[in-house]
Amino acid sequence: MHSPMLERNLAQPVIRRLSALRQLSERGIALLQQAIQDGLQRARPGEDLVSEGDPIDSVRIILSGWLARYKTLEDGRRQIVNFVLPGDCCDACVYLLSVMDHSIGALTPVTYAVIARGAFEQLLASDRSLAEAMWCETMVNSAIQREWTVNIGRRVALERIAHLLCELYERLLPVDMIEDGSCLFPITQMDLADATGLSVVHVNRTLQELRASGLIVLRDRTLTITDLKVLKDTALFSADYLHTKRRG
Amino acid sequence: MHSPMLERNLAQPVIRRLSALRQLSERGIALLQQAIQDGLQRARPGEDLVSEGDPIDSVRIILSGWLARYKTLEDGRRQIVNFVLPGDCCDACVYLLSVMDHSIGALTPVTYAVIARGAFEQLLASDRSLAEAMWCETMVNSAIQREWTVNIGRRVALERIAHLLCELYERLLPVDMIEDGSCLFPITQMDLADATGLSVVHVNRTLQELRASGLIVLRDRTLTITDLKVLKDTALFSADYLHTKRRG
DNA sequence: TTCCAGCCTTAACATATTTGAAGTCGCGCC
DNA sequence: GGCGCGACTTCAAATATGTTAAGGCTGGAA
Repeated sequence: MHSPMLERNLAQPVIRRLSALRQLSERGIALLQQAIQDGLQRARPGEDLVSEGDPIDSVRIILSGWLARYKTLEDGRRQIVNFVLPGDCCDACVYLLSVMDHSIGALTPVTYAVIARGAFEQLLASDRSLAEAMWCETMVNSAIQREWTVNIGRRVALERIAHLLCELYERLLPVDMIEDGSCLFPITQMDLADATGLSVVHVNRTLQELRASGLIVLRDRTLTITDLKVLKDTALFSADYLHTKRRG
Repeated sequence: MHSPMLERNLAQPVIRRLSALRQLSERGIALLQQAIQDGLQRARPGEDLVSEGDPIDSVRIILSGWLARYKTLEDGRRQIVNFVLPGDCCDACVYLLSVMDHSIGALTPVTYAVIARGAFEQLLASDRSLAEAMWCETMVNSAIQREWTVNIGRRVALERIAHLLCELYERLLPVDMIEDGSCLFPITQMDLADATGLSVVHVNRTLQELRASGLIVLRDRTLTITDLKVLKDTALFSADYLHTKRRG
């Protein structure tokens, strides 16, 4: 028999994440924990959890680690279309479609839970608060995707990277992964480039600029946002699109 | 009493659109037609159907005309994040969120139907095929949004515009708005610029290039794709992300 | 008819960003 | 203990795209 305490800890990020969108019932939380416990898995950095073209028959819930949703063009150009963070669900609803149109790859070691389509449908059917929270998360992901389009389409490099950092900061907050304005930041500059539609060289230049302005410290896989207010201003960042019910 | 024939015609694009995703039941179609008939409205070019910041309390279904979803930065820069075509639903599911994070504006005269939240929920609850088709459409919109991120992030101007044209072509096909490879194309070059993240001047340059290559004819608000195969090749276009069940 | 506004087009010029190449640093592996 | 690899950094040169400005066309309003 597993330690219930351990399992609760594992599910913690998901519960926090979903709770930021909808109040979850005790029963829903219990069911979710059970489902997670039943489907635990691990992945190594570089490994794809799902690949473009795969049939969709299950849902994944991320418990720890960072991942990227991405698409690749025939000639190798890659675009990361979103990051997936602890507590996020991969495609809770995409199972309405039959085939994945993008891949999801681990950027770090990852622990996650797989829930088969049937079990997942049952889960949602048995607790309304859970279902709503999941749908809601899916809608927020769409909103994030829209904002990325704006970010890449209309912001210049400096604003663009600043904006991405602000977003990640705001998304890590509710899952308790920010400490004193600092967080683990396991993303390489190449990932950053693929996420912002820039070249690695230019990402590097731009990060230097952000450092020089004293807005961030980024070193040893750790990001510290020194002046969040100014960073948000230079990014033209507004958190509204994250639709997060803020306590306050 | 309205002519039932007229109403059927009005709802035609929606039915076609949704049918491309899920087989609709007769009953579902009838309910949908009734709902549309009850909420008919019009908008003029330039008018916003919904604006960023608006509370969300109803759903809109587009019957005719073109619209754009867009966001505006404080300093006026605008990014169109998607086009909305006849048969599309505006945010069938966004009502899970409380506030709009973007605006939807008419590019041409538009006819559409408004369905209040309550009536819409009832509609979905009363016919499963309808509900699934709507959810499905929402998921496809997410997929489109991802592809736009890739498009703007990783394709160069020529590919980018070619890709957008291919997408619009493929989306107009199921709603029967393509005739001999031609369609009405009411989008200004400025709209095109805001949709692709380019400047108007560069869009113009690039369109000239596409014309010179003999791939398209664009004149008098009419677009003709002369060589779809080559256009798709230059765009690195694959229709998979549209998740359209093709007859064939 | 004239005027005006919106849209398209072109040119010359400015610049943000990319490309290619090379050097450094740290780290795991043989 | 050296070697190789991945990530970061920097430079200089090339180029895609943006900016500013101006002219022409069309269609509607007066």
